[in-house]
Amino acid sequence: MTTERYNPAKAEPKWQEIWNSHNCFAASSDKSAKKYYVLEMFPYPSGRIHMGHVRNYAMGDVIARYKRARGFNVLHPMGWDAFGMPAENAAIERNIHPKKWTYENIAAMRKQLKSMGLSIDWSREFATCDPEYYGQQQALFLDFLEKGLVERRKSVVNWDPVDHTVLANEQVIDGKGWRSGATVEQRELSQWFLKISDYSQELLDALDELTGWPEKVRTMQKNWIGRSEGMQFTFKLEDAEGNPVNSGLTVFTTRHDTIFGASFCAIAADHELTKTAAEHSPQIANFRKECAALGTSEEAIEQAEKKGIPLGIYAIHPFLKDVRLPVYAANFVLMGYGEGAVFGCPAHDQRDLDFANKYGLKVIPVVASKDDPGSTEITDTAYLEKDDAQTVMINSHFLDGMSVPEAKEEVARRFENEGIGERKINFRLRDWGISRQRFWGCPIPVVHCDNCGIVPVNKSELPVKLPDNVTFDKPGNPLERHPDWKKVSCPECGLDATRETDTFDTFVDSSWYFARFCSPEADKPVDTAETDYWLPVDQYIGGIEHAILHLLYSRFFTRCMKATGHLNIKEPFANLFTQGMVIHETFRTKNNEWIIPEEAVQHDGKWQHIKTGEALITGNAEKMSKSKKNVIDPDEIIQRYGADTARWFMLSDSPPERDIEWTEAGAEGAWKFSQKIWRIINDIAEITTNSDNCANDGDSLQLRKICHKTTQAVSEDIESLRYNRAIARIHELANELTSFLKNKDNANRSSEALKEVSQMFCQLIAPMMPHLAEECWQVLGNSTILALQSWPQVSKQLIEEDEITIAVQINGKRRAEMTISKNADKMETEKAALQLEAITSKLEGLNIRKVIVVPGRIVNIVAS
RNA sequence: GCCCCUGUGGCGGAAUUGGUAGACGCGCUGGAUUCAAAAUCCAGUUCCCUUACGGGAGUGGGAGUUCGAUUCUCCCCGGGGGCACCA
Repeated sequence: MTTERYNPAKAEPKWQEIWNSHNCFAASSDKSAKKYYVLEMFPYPSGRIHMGHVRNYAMGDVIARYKRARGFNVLHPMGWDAFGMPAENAAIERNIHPKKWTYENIAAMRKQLKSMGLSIDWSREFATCDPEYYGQQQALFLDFLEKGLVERRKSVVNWDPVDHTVLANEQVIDGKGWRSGATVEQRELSQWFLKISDYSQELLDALDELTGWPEKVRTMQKNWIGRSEGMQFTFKLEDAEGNPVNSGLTVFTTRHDTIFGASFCAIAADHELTKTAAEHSPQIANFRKECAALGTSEEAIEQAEKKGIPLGIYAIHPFLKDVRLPVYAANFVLMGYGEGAVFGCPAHDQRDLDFANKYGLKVIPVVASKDDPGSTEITDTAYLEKDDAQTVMINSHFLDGMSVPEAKEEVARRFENEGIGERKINFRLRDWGISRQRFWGCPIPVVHCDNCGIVPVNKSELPVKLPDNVTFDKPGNPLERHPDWKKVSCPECGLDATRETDTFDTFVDSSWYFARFCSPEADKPVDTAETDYWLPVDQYIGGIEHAILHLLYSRFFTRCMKATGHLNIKEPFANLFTQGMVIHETFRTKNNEWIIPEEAVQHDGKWQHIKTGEALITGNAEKMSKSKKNVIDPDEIIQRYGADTARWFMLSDSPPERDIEWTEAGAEGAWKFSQKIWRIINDIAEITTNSDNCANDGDSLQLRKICHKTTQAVSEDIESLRYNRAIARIHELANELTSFLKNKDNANRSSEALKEVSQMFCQLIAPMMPHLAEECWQVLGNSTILALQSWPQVSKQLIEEDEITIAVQINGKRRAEMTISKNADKMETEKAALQLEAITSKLEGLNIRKVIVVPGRIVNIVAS
């Protein structure tokens, strides 16, 4: 064979150009066709794509190309999550306008993505920093505002002192800013909030119907929403002398069954009662300061001792008028959850027990084990069992003898009858603070007027555009100190007023972009005629790191858009797939300096530095990151091997939801396989023996059968995104083709069969290696574009075998196998099995006690 | 602490409803081709015993259900993730 090697550097740009000029991947406006919307999470334009992008977009592209071939009208768009702080950091560091930086990055990354040969409808591309996009986002906000979905309120916010901005709770990780890593401070500011907590129950309930989502993500969202069912009730209060204190103390609990085990109450340092008490007591005021200084960092909380200070007031037990519970301010009670107040039941709550032991408070066991109700002594470990089958109430007056659930019900009933409490459901989910004191974001379209207060900008004035002439020489928000940008006249009274200088959290931008892709040029946020057709997204693909924030916000936003008449759906993503990361080996020196893997060499089984010879420590394979110096640049890989090889490798071996390790050998293997395909197809193309041999006979028939079976399997695997399996199947078919071709004397070889199989083979690889597939398609004599062909038809006749091979076991161990008619019944199968020589010889001297026959599956002979 | 996922050769990983464990790929070993190499092709490759034929063990460990368990149940161990002074 003199076939030249396949050269992706030549072929890939050529086919990309052909696809482009034939407009192959534009979604059709014909709404009569069945639609399929596949979307990968859009990238942040950092400047260069990384391997994670390659994996993400390759995965989406496979399903897009497959569905297109299956006759679906496919929407597969691309855009840019383009607002955010790196652009501002670049502005500060390099004195370049964030807009310029961002659009330059977009241009660079667009080029890189295009070199991957993705089947994207580029005509729908937009960036969230395009005024045409964020102007519509401002319109949405005004609608939400009108509908009461937005609220402005003063609140203590997480303040990032390095980035000079407010952070959402979700953006605070271990008490530190998710971006800057700086310890977060608490500040009180007026902020805009989206009232996501109004939707807590709804967002929780609807998770059950999201059957196309990974269980894991649904669980994570469930935990995040954090529903807990309990009771809210109010204690009467009195001071040390027994004088009633006017305000009662309202607490929330999920363990009202343990009310007779209560021995104290604890309230937050920020609770009104604590504040009042602090006015008269320097010690309490001090305690409050101490708690504030502690910060919110998890580390601090974890290490902080359970501390409290008595407030000199007492709560009257709701059922025992002579029992007084001392009220403490305590550092472990959070103002942000429930009522910021709890009653302490030390016997059945570890934290309460620690507190009680420290301050010498009573420990009254009220729940005992049913099996052993006598042993109720509690010293250091609280008794937490609450299962109704295991527990019995003790020391609890009218509750004695009940199980925990019974006691809960009884207490709830009495509280309600006496009007001192009610059943209450609490959620952990907080409202979503969306104000950011940043420049490079979507301006919040309101005006502050001394006369009229807060006034929405008129829709006709949208978009409120970001100014171009800004400076970044000082920290803080350039909009704030811009000479005239914020000066406007009030839309209501016309007098001088100022614009809001805060911008939206960038998670707002990404909460509806999927809807905008349906009608990217509409002069309203979305064209409902389009979204009714395209939404929900049929397949959404992205990283698990967005399991909570982005995905929960998008679900909420979709509901808001429904409430304001923009959409008619509640759930944006019918099917979600969370792909694993691309990881790579790491090396570092004894001094913990990271070394790039290319500089590590193995010597006598030990790793050392290629130049210095210094011994190196091999770390785990980890997510590619600059700091760990284990980044592989997709550009380099595409230049060296081509996009098809990069795509193929990203889809091979590892299941898509799992992490995949980048290895040189793996890339090399994918490259070799692409060359192998090229050789096979060229070999086939060169065969000119116009044999009249029948394609329905002998080896040719066999080959066709295998090919059709493979097509069936690959189709199923692609549908369920099990790409690694699809690829294994394609390897098998390639091996079959190789051995078929090798047998030159094959008398039965039919050119008709070869043509059919080789064409189908091209079609099978096309979703993963689209360029090579086109090139092969052409070599086989086709003048059409493969990307526009429909998926090969599987012949039922060819995939159904008359005979099958099944195993024969003796006592559960495989001893033989036999080929038998597919339709053989129990009797026939048993008879055939017992006649096998391998079986009869093994059965000598044994008594057959039973023969299990599962027709079409297995025979198991039980003998002794 | 609570919740979830996961554990299969040297490695990545396959295995409808319980039905031939290790597909496919990488690596390794041997061979062919070559002056040599690259590339390619062929054969072998779970472990142990055996020249072979063959036999035994085997899916983190232990028990159970079953004719039959990687798959189902219980306990334990390892790895990963989520939530977390949440009342």
